[in-house]
Parts: sequence; C-alpha cells; structure tokens
Amino acid sequence: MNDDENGKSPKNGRSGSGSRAETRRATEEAILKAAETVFAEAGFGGATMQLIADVAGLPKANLHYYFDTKEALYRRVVQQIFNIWLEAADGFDAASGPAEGIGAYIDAKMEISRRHPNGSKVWASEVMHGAPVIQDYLETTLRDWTEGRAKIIRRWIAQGQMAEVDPYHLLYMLWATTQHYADFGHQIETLNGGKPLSDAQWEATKTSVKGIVLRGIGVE
Amino acid sequence: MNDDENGKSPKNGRSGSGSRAETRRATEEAILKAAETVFAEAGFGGATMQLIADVAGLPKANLHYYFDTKEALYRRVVQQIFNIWLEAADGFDAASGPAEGIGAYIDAKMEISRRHPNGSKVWASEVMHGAPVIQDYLETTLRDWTEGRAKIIRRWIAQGQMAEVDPYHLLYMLWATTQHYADFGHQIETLNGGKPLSDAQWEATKTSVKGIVLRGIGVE
DNA sequence: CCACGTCCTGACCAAACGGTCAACAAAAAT
DNA sequence: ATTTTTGTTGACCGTTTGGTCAGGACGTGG
Repeated sequence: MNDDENGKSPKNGRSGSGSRAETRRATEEAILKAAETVFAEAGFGGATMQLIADVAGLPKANLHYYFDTKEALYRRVVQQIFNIWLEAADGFDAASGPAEGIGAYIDAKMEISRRHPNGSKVWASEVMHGAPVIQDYLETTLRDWTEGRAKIIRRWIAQGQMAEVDPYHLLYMLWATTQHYADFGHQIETLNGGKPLSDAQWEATKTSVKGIVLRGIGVE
Repeated sequence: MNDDENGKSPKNGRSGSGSRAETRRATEEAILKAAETVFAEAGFGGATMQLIADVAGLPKANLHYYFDTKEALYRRVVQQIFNIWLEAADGFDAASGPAEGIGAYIDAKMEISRRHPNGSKVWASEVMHGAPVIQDYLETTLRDWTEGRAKIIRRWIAQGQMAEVDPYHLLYMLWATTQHYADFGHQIETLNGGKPLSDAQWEATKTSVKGIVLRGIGVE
C-alpha cells in the first residue's frame, strides 16, 4: 500500500524517488486524487479535510501546506476535471461530418464517464449548487466552447449533412446522456443487478447511445 | 412575506387557519419546502438545520419537534420527490404506441424539471453520493418500475412500432435528458445569456428533445 | 373554568469542523 | 560543515454543528 522503494527514505513513509520537485508533484497529486474521491462521495459541504487527509495518508496539517484552504483544494479539483472534459472535443473539430464528429464526441465522453466518474460527479455537484466557484468558467470558456460547436453543427445542417435540430439542445442531450453514466452510475449499477457495467456492456452502451442520437439527427 | 391573515393569531406569526391537525400539516409542509430548497442548494452535508429553520421562518428547535434528526428530514424530502417522479409514468402505460407514450413521458418529465428543479437536484445528489438513504427504493420500487416499462418498450419493438433499441439505455437517455434541464439548470441559464428559459423556450425544448428521441427510435 | 396533552422555543452542550502555529526534519545552497 | 530553504507534524483554537431540555404557551375535552 506504500510505494517505498528505497530504504533511505526520510521520516515519513512517502517520498517517491528523490528530487524535491518530484516529491512535491507526487504529494500534490495524491492529495488531489484523494480530494476528488471524497468530494465526489460527500459533496463539498460533507467532505472534511481530515477525511481527505486520511484517504491520502497524510496528516491534515500537511494538506494546508499544499492548499491554503478547503475551497482552494476544491477549486483545483474542479478545474482539473473541466480541462479533461474539454479535451473530448478534439474529435469534434477535425471531423468532416456529424456522423464522424458527434460519434467520436460520444465515444470520448463515454470514456471519460467510465474513467473519471468522480470528476464528473464533482463537476455536476458544483453546477447543481449554482457553480459558486467556477461561474467565471461557465461565462467565458464554456460559453465560447459551446458557441463554437454550435457553429459547426449549424454548418453541417446548412450543408444538408444532418437534420435541422437546435444545436444547443443537441449538445445538452449529449452532455446529459454521456455524463449520466458517471453521475448516476450507482443507480445504473443497481439496475444492472448490483454489478458494474462490464467491458462488453460499456461497448454496447456506446453503440446504443450513438445509434439513437445519430438516427435522431438524421444521420445513418 | 408572512401569510398572517387573521389578527387573533397566537404568539408566533404562523398558524394558517385553525384546527390542530391543520396547523401541523401546514408547518410540516413549510419545513419540507424549506428543506428541499436548502438541501438542493447546499447538499446534505452543506445544509444546516439552522438555515432550513431560517428559510422556514421557525426556530431551529421546532424543526426537531417535527423531525427527530436532519437525516429523517432529508429522507422525507427525497421520498417526496421520488413519488412525484414516478407519477410521470402515467402517460407511458396508457399509450397505444411509442410516439404517444414516450412523447407524453418526455413532456411530463420536462414539466417536473421545470416545476420541481430543487427536488430533482436533491434526488441527483442522493444518487450521486451512493444513495445512502434510499438504496432500498432503488432495489425495489425503481427496479420494478424500470422492468415494467422495459417490457412495454420490448412489446412495441416486437410489434414493429419502433426501432430495435435497448430499453434500458433508452430509459437512461430519457431520464438523463429531461432531468438535465433541472439539475444543470444553472449551466443552461448561463449559456442562455444568464436568463431562465422563457415559456416559449421551454416549449421549443420539449419539441426539440422529443424530435431527436422519437426520430432516434424510428418513430415519426 | 380547569386540567391535560400538544406545540413551541431560548438557552445550552458535547463533538467536529477548518485553520493555525511553533517546533522539528530533510534537502539544497553556501 | 554550516546556513538557508522547503517540507512535515502534533497540539491547539475559535467557531459552528446537530441535537437536547426544561419550561412556557396554547388549543381542546371535560
């Protein structure tokens, strides 16, 4: 449970390999990972610095050395997710048409829901509570991003490559559907007989979602 | 801000009309409404009994007279939402085909998202955190409900009334898409220029969602 | 009018919270 | 080898939390 590789480690059981900067990076990452888990499971208000510290395997005071306040730590967690989340649009831009572009976007977002469910939950929680710490992101980065994709969709429509649908409502549906498999993963798992979706089930899910959506916008 | 209609009210500014049971019912309802708002805005962990009391216009101790613990109050709020949420299926059962049935279900769920956004958020938050207080509901009522609708969908497919899609993934998409307009209402409002959706926009949203979904399952 | 049971509430409490700090350990710089 | 900078930590603090309780106010049946 401890990656103690070299015997001549300092007092604490930590210290990945050596250099100062490396240790710092590793510790910071461990804190962020623990924080993401705890914030996802308990929400911002329900999460405690003590619990995050326990999960990270560090004394609480050490957390406050790396992150001044609980809110600062939370902010970093949310930003981290936001960036991962925006990267999923790469396939969107380069595509020649909606079938390829939106299909790739669904695949990418489903993969994120699978691999970063906690991140998605923290994001959802933040937005649900009125986005108190990332409101500026919504008004700048997200707004620009959304308008950019909407333009692409409108061009596809104008070129007759897909049905006439409101680009914003289409994007909302894509977000809602893909993120649902992370945010409501527990509910889905329960309805799946209490077992997490298998690899095959995840593939079937992607296929099913893409099928309905792409047919819904007049592609395929 | 106070519905003090008759002058001969007792010490507190409350007491709707008269009888004992009626006062109790009204107070309980006021507490539940305030709790729904506060739980939705702050989450279970972030909500405080003091704040709920303030919103309800009651002393904190009075809340503990009606609801023993914070968790008991929260449980009631979640149950209340769950019931409203299940009622939306009425149009589903009576329908003769998917266009009518699923169309009505989308309309009903969109209307709930519009009128009970806080309830939807509390539900989402509860499920996201692993459904600690309503896990039994997921395993009994929701599981039965879902399997029941899945059967209806399979029958429609067998009768050639709609395309072959996995009933569960279709239901997830319906839940995700409709509830998204409540849970992520703040994000949508921000992308809508900071203004809530107007009546016309809500109607356009319903039409747009129904259009994509129904076309996506081979109806219309 | 009285007495009983329901309802209401200010004051209070132990526990837990986020955050601080002085003292210490370890690496880097001199 | 010694100083300086960067990390680490147990103990501590003021505040806030969910919950309690004794006592007062009120409607209601006798």
